Amino acid sequence: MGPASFNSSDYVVLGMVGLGARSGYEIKQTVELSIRFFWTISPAQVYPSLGKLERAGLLLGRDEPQGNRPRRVYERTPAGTLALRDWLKRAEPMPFELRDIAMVKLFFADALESADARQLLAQIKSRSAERVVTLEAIRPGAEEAARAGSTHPLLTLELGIAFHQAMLEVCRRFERCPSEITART
Amino acid sequence: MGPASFNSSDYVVLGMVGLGARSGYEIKQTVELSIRFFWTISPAQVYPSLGKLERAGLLLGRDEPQGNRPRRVYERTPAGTLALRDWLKRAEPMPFELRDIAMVKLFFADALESADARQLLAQIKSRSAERVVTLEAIRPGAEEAARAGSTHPLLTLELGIAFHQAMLEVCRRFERCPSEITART
DNA sequence: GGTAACATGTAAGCGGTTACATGATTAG
DNA sequence: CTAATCATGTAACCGCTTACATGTTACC
Repeated sequence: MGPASFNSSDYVVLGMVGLGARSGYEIKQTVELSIRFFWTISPAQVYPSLGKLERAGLLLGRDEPQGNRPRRVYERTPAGTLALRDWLKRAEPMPFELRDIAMVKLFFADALESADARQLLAQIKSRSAERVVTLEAIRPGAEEAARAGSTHPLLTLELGIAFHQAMLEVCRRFERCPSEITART
Repeated sequence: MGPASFNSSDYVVLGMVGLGARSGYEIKQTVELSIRFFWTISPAQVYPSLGKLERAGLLLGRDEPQGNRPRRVYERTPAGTLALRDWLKRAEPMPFELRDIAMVKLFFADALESADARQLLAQIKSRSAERVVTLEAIRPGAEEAARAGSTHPLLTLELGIAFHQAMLEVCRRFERCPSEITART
């Protein structure tokens, strides 16, 4: 076996442990509450990742059961912190790659009757509207963290809000007048 | 063997054949020029898809070599058109799911020295800037198609441009003043 | 006594990418 | 002559999701 190599999800786990998520369960939860907007991870990935990171010496785990309920908590080692920083600085291609069936369907929507096409657009609009609401709900926490010195979670949150709001505006404009859309700034 | 079932990429292929992309090669190219912003597909997917769709009677293929260069072209059958419309109308969950390593890194960037964090932000900014440029380059064609009655490709293009521009603005704001970001409308 | 949340994990399978393999044609 | 583009395909592999399996604890 060569030196262990890690993928992005492994680094996400490593990063989340540093932010206070101690068990696999907490890591999954924290991801849902913070970066879900641009990254997800399932339990089936988290636990193998934790094992891998521990074997590599980037995490230190110990059993800390709650009563009879088994539980293993982790902390990041100095080597783990270095490895995370190293990854964050590492130059690697980071293309923006979205895979969105809804947009694909919208692209082909000229093949539909206009009522169906309008319905599709309405779905995409409400999806973004809902997303804005959930993201706004997270904001107070992120703002507090920002005041305490961690500004980047708020920044990524703002990015998410801004871009769903931008999509909302385009949808509204098109709903009002499908042809006017060409007359853009 | 039960009835063939198709995934999203299969329907993308089916849709592109209807828009005039006749061979596997052309389909791949057309995807790059139109929906690449929210969907990609590789040759290793296109060719098996074409076979599957043909066996199911949704596409009709015939060999049309150019000289000695082998080439197989396809057209959509009426059944194929129905199947596409059916898929477009089908109610299915279409969550907005982005996977973006760059945003993940930005989220964790408080662990970096500020020079490195700023560099990361600059990368994300220029990535969106470049994307806006490439999308704007496609716009004239999409506008012409819109005038000819196909408005939805232009709509999805506008969505892409709008949301990268929104990201750009947030990045610029944060670059100017990282703390001011909380004082948003 | 039941439901929700806590907690950890495995197995199978899907969808997709990368790398490879092959060869023809066109433009410089 | 050589590089770019046209054109089609396969094999191996990776990352991730889904479904499953198991059991505990807290709350109503």
